[in-house]
Amino acid sequence: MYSQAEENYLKTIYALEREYGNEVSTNLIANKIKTKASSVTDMLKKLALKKLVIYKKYQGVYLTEPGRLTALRVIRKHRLWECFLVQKLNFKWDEVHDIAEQLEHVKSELLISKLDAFLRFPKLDPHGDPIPDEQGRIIKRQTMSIVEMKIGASGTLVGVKDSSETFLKYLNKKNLGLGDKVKVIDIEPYDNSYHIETKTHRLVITSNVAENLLIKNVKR
Amino acid sequence: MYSQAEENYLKTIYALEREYGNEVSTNLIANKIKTKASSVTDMLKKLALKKLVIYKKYQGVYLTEPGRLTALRVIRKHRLWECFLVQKLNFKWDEVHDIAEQLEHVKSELLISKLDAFLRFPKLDPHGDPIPDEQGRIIKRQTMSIVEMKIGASGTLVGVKDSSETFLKYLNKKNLGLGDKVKVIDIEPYDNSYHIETKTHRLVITSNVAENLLIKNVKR
DNA sequence: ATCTTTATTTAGACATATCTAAAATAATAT
DNA sequence: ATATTATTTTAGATATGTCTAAATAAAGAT
Ligand SMILES: [Mn+2]
Ligand SMILES: [Mn+2]
Ligand SMILES: [Mn+2]
Ligand SMILES: [Mn+2]
Repeated sequence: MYSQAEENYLKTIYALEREYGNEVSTNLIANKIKTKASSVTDMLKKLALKKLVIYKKYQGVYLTEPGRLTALRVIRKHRLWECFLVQKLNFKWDEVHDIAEQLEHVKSELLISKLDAFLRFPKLDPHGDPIPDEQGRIIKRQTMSIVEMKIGASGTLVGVKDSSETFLKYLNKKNLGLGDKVKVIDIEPYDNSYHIETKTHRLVITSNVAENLLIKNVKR
Repeated sequence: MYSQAEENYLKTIYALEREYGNEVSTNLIANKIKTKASSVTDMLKKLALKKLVIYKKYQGVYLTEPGRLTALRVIRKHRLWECFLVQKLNFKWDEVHDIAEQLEHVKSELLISKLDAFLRFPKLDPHGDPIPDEQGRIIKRQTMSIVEMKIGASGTLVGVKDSSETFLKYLNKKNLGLGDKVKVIDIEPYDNSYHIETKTHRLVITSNVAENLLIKNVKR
């Protein structure tokens, strides 16, 4: 159906639409997928021709309904494969992204539905991201970044905004993982660092790190 | 490392070297992978430049040691994925080839070694083909095509030369599968058809079909 | 309102992999 | 040995996806 390159662009546009507002700019895409703006322009024209995006010169792009659905289908495959790698092959959560990046492009409806069943229809991937269903429906989770929390507030770490290997390895080193209870002990005004506490230990994180940690059921 | 196209050519050359003698001709490759002879020539030049094959104009090609090893590594991945699809995802043996054709190109040493362990280090794929190890070592099985058998001889069906969906579906329909005990009852001289018998039934197969069935432990 | 900087697009090139049609070579037949 | 046929290679074209450098448009500053 669509090429790997096309699928990667659609996925990227989808993610950037969620992260920022509506229209996504050429440079934003170029940075995200480490390519040149001119290459992006070329691809956007092609995707627009195939009615997967709405693209107006100098105005950025956004996905059409078919484009959005295609993106979600690729994301579904990516996240199911990540589950497989962690749950069945005993990969760590920081090792799976690049492999899933390849596996997500394998074409077979049957394969993905059988994989889904084999994994017992998981709802979340190893990074806490929701897995879209066959129809591209995706649940929206009620979470809050640590930077939005007040001193004294606590909740459960259920997701990360950044799934890069470096960030996940940092969390491993700091002994932070999904499911951990987290409480904000103090916020240092000077550098905006957060002093947090888990069941087992205390630590200090930068606001940059705090921004990337998603908490559920925040109390107080 | 190598592109999908390059890997597919190497795999094809490897298979044709086994099937026919030494040097493999341009047209033979072209037919096998359903492309044009001119495309094959182009690719052979490229592979020769990368020292994966020895190619002399009008003389056909054969694999170098690095070429053979690369081919075997792709074959290893193909067959391990086929095992996964059948054993874990409950695919039928006639449904897995095309999907494995894609999965075999996923790049990750770790993935394939973990998959191997997950499957408990299988030695044969669902079509009875041996799986090379990490070093490209592959066992050679003692088998015989039914066309080589005499009337009254019997043995166990352990492999097929043709793993195409159509052939495998034909075998399903005729209730023939790996592990079946098979005996040659009669050979019709007029059309060279074989009358064979299994534990459960008798049937007549053409010599073309007989050629593609591999038998082990042939007695009498 | 004009100048300057930044963002985006276009033009032209390159790499990969494929094709058709024509030319060259090898194999076969007379 | 020469003619015919089959195989293989070359030449030139196309499609995809990328890049650099130059041109254009938009945004920001004075
Ligand atoms: Mn991922
Ligand atoms: Mn990808
Ligand atoms: Mn393949
Ligand atoms: Mn097989």
